[in-house]
Amino acid sequence: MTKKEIPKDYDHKIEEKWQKKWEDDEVYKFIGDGTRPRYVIDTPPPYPTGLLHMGHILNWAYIDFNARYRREKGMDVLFPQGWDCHGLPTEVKVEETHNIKKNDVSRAEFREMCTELTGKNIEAMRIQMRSVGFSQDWSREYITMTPQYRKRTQLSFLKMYDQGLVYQGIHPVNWCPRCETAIAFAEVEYADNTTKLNYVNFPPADVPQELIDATEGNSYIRVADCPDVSDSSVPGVLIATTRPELMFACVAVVVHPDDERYNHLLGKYVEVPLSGQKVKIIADEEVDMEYGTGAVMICTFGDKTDVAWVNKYDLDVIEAISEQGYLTSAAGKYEGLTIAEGKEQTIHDLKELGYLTKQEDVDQNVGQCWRCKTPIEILVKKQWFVAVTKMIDDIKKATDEMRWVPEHMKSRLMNWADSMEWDWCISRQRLFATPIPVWYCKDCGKVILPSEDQLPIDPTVDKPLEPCECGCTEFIGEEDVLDTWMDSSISPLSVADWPNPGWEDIFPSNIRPQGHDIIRTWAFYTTLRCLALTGLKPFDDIVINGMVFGEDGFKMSKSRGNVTGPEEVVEKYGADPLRLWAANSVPGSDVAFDWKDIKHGYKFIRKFWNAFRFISMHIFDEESENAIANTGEEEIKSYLNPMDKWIIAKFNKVNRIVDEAFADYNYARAINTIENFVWHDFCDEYIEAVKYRLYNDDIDSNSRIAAKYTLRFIVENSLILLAPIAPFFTEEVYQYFGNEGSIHNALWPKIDDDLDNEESINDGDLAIELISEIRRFKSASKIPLNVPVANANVYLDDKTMDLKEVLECFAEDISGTLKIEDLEIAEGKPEVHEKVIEIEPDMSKIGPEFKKDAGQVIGYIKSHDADEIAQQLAQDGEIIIADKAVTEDHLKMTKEIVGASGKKVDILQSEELGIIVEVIR
RNA sequence: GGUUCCGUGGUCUAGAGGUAUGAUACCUCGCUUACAACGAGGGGAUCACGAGUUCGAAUCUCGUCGGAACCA
Repeated sequence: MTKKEIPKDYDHKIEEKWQKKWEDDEVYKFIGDGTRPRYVIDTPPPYPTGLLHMGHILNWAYIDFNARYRREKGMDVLFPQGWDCHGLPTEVKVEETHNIKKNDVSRAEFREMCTELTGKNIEAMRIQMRSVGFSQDWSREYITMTPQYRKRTQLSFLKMYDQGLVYQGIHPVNWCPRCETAIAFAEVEYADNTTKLNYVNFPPADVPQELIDATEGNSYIRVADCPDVSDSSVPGVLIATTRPELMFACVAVVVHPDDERYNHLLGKYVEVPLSGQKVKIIADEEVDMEYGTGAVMICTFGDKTDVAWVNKYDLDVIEAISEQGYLTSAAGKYEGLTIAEGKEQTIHDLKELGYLTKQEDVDQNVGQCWRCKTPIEILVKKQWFVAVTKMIDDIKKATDEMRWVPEHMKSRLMNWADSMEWDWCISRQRLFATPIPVWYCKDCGKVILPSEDQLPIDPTVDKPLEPCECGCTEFIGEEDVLDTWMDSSISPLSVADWPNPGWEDIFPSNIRPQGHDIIRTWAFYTTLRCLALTGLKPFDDIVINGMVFGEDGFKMSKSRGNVTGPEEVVEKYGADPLRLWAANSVPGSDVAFDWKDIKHGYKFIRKFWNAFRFISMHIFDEESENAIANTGEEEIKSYLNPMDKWIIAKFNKVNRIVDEAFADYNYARAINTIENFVWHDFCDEYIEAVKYRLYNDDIDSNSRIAAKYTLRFIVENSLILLAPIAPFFTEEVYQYFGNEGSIHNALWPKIDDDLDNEESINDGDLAIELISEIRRFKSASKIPLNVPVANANVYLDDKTMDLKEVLECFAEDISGTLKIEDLEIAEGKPEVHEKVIEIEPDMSKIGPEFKKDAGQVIGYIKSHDADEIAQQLAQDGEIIIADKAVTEDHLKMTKEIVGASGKKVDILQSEELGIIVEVIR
């Protein structure tokens, strides 16, 4: 019991105090000894930008609600935090900050700068995460740039290499000419722009058959082999292209097989303008006949379709673009030009020489580097790959075995898996990343791998322990590094401390919480990698959160300028209202940020505080203390009155609903249920109905003790239900109850079977309805609630007689709450008469019974006067419509009382209860 | 262009065959021994549109239009 002074207003600045306390007391520590069921969360490792945004808040709020809920349910929760450190943004930031280019300093120095910056950013984000009250076990933190993590990533590389799932190959890759690195599809973003579609005549070429036979294996005829030049003005095939600068890489012309314009030309050759090679006309159904001229030149590689065709028809590859984005020697005299210059020059020359017949504007969607916005090119490079295409079936099977919330998100991964055409290119030409752990023998070129216990290595610094099989002792270290997704896609294994002993106990994770924007990357890659490394799916449940939108209804983004930072909300209103905002949503749905919602959460906290402050005046007094110390809970429970039983039974129902809602990740349902219960059932109804027992000295002390017990029970247990969502407020209040330890180590309230029944709820609801009815009447009559009323007579008729017992049972509470000096529950009617003013058909009864004739019945009722129908019903008991008898049971009648008797009384009628109350002031 | 989700009072939202829940804003009344940042009351929605299934559709089906996200 506390005698502490309770402040009038709740001050959210106390949040800082609890952050520190929880940290010091290790409230969120994962035990891991198996004495309690384990619950393992595969927390997303964010990119350490140094700043937490609202998207993080939503994602982590869900994780934290869940973690805290599971702890209350008695589970041993592992809620770790990781950081996905490597990546280009940090390299760029370091270059900016130090005003250098990465090659100005040594590789080691540059990495050191990146590490330092990342370290600072992580620390900043840790502080922000604590300020929002997320309950990670920080002793389980993992950071992908550390040697320990690098070791894990490199080990996973070796293991997959051994299985043939990682290999070096020559494939087309997305390439950023500015960053000079390969990038993954995930790193390509698309932008709309307008460009010119050029109509270029490819004149017919006469290629001797023997030459075609002689060049078998080549898909086109080189200029050197067939130097004849055709006349540009002779129409051959008109090609529409947006990329004339790639003409030199043209290896075929493709048309639709059903295109009658070109059918007769299939197999014939045309000459490529400017460059002069002769290419064959082939057919493929992929061609869009409607676009341009319906004839397309295949270059290596203008776009993804080109890649597909090159593979499908085994076409030759001409590399026309260099790694730096210049035209190569394949472009002849255009060599050395940039792509833009090359485009301009070729168009100019095509025009000059009469090949260009027309130009028109077209919209196009150009892939660009997500970081520097440079249009990407597709280049064919020797790179390291993960054999994704081999694993598609396994990935789909595992995906299907996971529980997806919401379910429809599963199809996104399934569709993505089905659309995989290329293997995953995992090598990057960057610095700040996990090195690819590979050497090449200087003599024989053999790939040399380190042993497992040599890891982690940097092959540009470290050396193999043994000479090469060929005897050579000199090696070339691989300079390329790994895609960052190679780090983060083993997060559930890292969480489980794979491959160290015991990892199987905490793998797979129970849950993967993440945003829907990274289903195709993180979820996909993690599934693939864990299957490859362990044969198991990485997690059981995957819960997908939506995106956060700004107040303007669009996704929050800096470029749109609709960003609100979480720190601003925490500063103004505290973390709890921010969390309440996040809770009022469900997985999968996008959530709009709105200050109004924050304020609403803040008001709820304040309301709850005020209620607590009120009851604290009563429950922490001597009487309560003595009762708890001497009387004992069981005896106090025997003093509970019907209203106490009502609110406790109602709480039990709330307990069940909220429990289920948390288990289903339906946080909106959880918070709305709690809020409605606390605000309305408890504050507005119960507290009002209990005041008379607290303030009135004439009341039997056992009744008062029971009331105080109930107040305490409800508040204390409601706090526990709310604690996962509003950890700070609930902890602050909980501590006034003199509990040992944190509320966040408390267990979910057990349901007391003796006080758990629908009947208590239903009966109490009826009494509350009557109380509300009379309160409304007092309010409307401008009688303050606490001003006594002399007399209230409740009249029951045949239909409402069953309320008699209930109302009598609650009579004391009813009259006590409303200060009714004399409450009578009588039979019959007061001296008034009723008039039916409105009749509505009850469709749930009329529909099933009258079926096709329901329409007629409704028509009849709507077109006749209500009172007329009522009179006829009163007289005959039924009305015949469409040969069927309609009775009062089929209708909902609204009655009005008219003409009071001579007495000075007020008559009110409850539509809800169907009773009449006579009030004498 | 593809995939997925979504169109419900001014705004946001619940609702998964029986005539629409709640919040917010607005209007009216009230300082009632926790709370006026509160309480009570009120108006306000042919549930995007069109067709179909059904006695009955916000709800199921098809189509149209609009929005968003992800991907090409």
